[in-house]
Amino acid sequence: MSNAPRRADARRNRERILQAAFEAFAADGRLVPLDDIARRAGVGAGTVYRNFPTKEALFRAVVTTRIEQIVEDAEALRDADDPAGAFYGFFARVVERAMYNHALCDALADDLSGFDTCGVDDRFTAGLGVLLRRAQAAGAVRSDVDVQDVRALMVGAMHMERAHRREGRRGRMTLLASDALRPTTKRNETLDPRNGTRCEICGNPITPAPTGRPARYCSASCRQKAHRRKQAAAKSG
Amino acid sequence: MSNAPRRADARRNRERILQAAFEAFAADGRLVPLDDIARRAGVGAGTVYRNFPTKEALFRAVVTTRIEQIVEDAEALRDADDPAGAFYGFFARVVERAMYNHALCDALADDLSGFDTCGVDDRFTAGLGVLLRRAQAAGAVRSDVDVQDVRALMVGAMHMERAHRREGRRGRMTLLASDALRPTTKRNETLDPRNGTRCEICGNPITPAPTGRPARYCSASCRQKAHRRKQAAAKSG
Amino acid sequence: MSNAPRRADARRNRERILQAAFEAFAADGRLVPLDDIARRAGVGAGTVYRNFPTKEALFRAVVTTRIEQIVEDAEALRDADDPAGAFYGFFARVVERAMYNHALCDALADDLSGFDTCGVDDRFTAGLGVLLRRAQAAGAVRSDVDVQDVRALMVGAMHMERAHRREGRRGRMTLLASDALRPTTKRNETLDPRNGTRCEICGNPITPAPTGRPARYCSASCRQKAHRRKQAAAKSG
Amino acid sequence: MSNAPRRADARRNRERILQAAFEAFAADGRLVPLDDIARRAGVGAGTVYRNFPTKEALFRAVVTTRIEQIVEDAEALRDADDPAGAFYGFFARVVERAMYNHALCDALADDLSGFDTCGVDDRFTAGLGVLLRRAQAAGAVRSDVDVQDVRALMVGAMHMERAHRREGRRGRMTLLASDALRPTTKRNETLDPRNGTRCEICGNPITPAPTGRPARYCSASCRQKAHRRKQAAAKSG
DNA sequence: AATGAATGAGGATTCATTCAT
DNA sequence: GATGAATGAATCCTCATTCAT
Repeated sequence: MSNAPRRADARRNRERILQAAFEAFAADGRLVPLDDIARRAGVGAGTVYRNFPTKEALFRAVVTTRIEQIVEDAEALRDADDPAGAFYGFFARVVERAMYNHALCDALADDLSGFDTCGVDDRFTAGLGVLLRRAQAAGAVRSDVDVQDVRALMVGAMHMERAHRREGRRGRMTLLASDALRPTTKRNETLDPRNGTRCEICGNPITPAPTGRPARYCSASCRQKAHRRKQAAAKSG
Repeated sequence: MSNAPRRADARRNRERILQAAFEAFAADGRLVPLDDIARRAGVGAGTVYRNFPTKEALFRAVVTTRIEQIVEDAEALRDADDPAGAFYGFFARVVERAMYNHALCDALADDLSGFDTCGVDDRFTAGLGVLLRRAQAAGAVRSDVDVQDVRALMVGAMHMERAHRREGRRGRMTLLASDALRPTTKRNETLDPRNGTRCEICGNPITPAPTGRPARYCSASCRQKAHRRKQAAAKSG
Repeated sequence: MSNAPRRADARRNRERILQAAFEAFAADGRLVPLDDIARRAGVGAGTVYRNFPTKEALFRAVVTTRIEQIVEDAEALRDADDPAGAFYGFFARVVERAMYNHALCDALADDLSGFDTCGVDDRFTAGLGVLLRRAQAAGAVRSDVDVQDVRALMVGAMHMERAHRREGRRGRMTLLASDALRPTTKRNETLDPRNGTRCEICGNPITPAPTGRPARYCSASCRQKAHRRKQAAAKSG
Repeated sequence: MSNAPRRADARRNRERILQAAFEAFAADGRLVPLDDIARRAGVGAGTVYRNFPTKEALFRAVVTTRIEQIVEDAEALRDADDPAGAFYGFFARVVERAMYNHALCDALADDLSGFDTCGVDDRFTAGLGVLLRRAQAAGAVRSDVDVQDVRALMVGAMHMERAHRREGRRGRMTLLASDALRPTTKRNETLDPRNGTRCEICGNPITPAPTGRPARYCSASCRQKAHRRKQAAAKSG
């Protein structure tokens, strides 16, 4: 990126600011005082302003970075074998990432156009669109929704999760929201955990085997995805 | 209410403050400066404080009033002939009222307990619960969701509507969210307006007649409800 | 007084305001909001302003009233048989009345001249002066102090009492302050309660009798004074 | 102190704030608006808050600093040759410093415990206690008073001085208050300046010599102390 | 290039005083 | 005359942004 400073220590500072800002914005939204961010990053307030002209610009940079990761996720799934799993898994992961992250949530709800770090928004829409259309072609998603609908549904799901903190029900609202997208015949009646289990990744139902340890994921690929996802989460806080 | 002042001008002021606060909070959420509210109401800041001990108290009063109207709506539908229409219509109306109203939206998402204007939250939950259970008994709502799910879904729908401002699509996300609640066999595939139409009130599909002016509502009772709703909206701003 | 309104209810209001103000000022000093006083008096704020042009004026009126009572006390002692008892008893009573009364304390410390309720300050000084000179003539007070010294010493004693709240030591600092006024040979070495007792009223030492119930006051007249004082205290709160 | 900023200008500002606060609090007590202090210090309000988290904290810092100086004074006298002079001189100096200083006066009257700048209060009590006990052992202070009495008497003396502003009588009430502490036989009858003079430092009587310039201090050591005291006063404002 | 100090507008709240009812 | 509602200046404190070191 052109914004990256030449000197090594300056580059390091930029990273630390972004990281600190990410954490702070995630926890408290745009309201965190900039000084707090600077302190968490271990730099002076002035240094933040050297790197980002405005608090708002910092916010956008943070969010852009985050969405870029999401976009990469989407693009990696572009040719996945299982269009349904790819789509619903992506849906769930986006919600999971953003649901306790005020900043990201706002960003996905707002229009990101006007951001200087150009194109993330478009790339996000495009990536999601590919997954959506493939899933629709595979008959896994109803045909009367478009990519804007799905995006809005994601935003809604984030807020639902937040509005619904009940112990042990994390992800329940995401599943419910997904159901709005499934074609009639594919709908699960298994929201109630007593009625069966669903794959945490793609939301497909898991047929319980009569013997052996109960399956947690619907397939090997989903198990693998869950693993990678945990590692990523550990790293990015 | 016992809070109402005796003098006529004071009562008028109290109303103006509530009205101004309603508008301001609706537009910008809790963040609006109290001075702005006072100015919009055409009174001094002190007058606001005479009526409400705290900005937060004012916020709660505004929101409580609003929710009380909603609760009355719910309670009026308690014995409606058409449980499905009653439930989905109520769902849509709550979302409609709150979707551009940051204050109300926050209030429904948060827990309202702790509010001094006692019981609104509980009454809301209770009223919604009645509608939900009747609709479930009538087979119009899937049986694996409870009242907290529905409440969270409402909150989600409000945000979806906000995240999805496209001209002519108002209410689309509400319908989509509702679909998450319908049992498999009842699901509509008509979200796309080209594929058919649904009643704005209860969300039921409208079978287009080959002749005559296209129907907008599914029944006379829904037409009547829509009419009353418009009038109420006009009055309360 | 010329300030007294003609109508009976108005006069009653004036009294209630003065009483409420007395209590409020005594407890919290000049800082109490005027609205609080009005509420305690059971009248509107406007009524207070009808009677007293300013909060400050009300304060002065309250204090003046109070000091008038003290002045009457002094004037009643003008010809007392026991000049020493009269002086030291008066000293102790003034301190006792004012020590937890912020308002009165301030008033005695400040110069009251400039007050519209004319003459209290002068009358206080005059009354105290009489008692002082008679006690000096009787050899009970050192001759190198004047009335201003005594007044200042009273103010000091009030603050000492406040600064010295130890259980069971009420009045100790007043006695100590009095000692500064006694001529050398009359000084008590009995401040420590274990070393003997002193009359609560006039501060004279009480010679313990070998038999009978221990004496509390030095004379019948002091016992009587203490009695009257308790009754007065009960009435005025 | 660890609170001192590294940068020179910041340190200067901190000093100016403390100085301005000292003056303002001294003159008007805790009530001075913080903005006034800021203005007097020539800084913005924010700068004050950078240095002291609260107005109250600033007040405490000011007062603590002042009391620390006093404590040092007391500790320096711990082994003085002349216990009587040490005690009475210290007494007079504390009163002198605090008498027109509302802040310090309040602080000495209140309990300072709870202050974060730990121990000043205890150190003050301890230092005063040493001086008191030595003076008592030397027969210069009556034996029935304890350190709390003396502290309260100091507070009283400050208020007396304030209540007694007569030209040329500065310190008179302090001497009078001291007299309450002297054992009977040591009491001076020389409060009236016409009857003789007393050392400003230790309060001992000065026997006027028939010839030569009238003595102002009772001894060379007191003259020296007075000199040092003036210089210190000049420095600290 | 970094630091962290300074700024000062702005926001919530209080309260003496005035004034419509 | 009484009431209590309205006013708005004043006060404490916060925080985005600028700037001296």
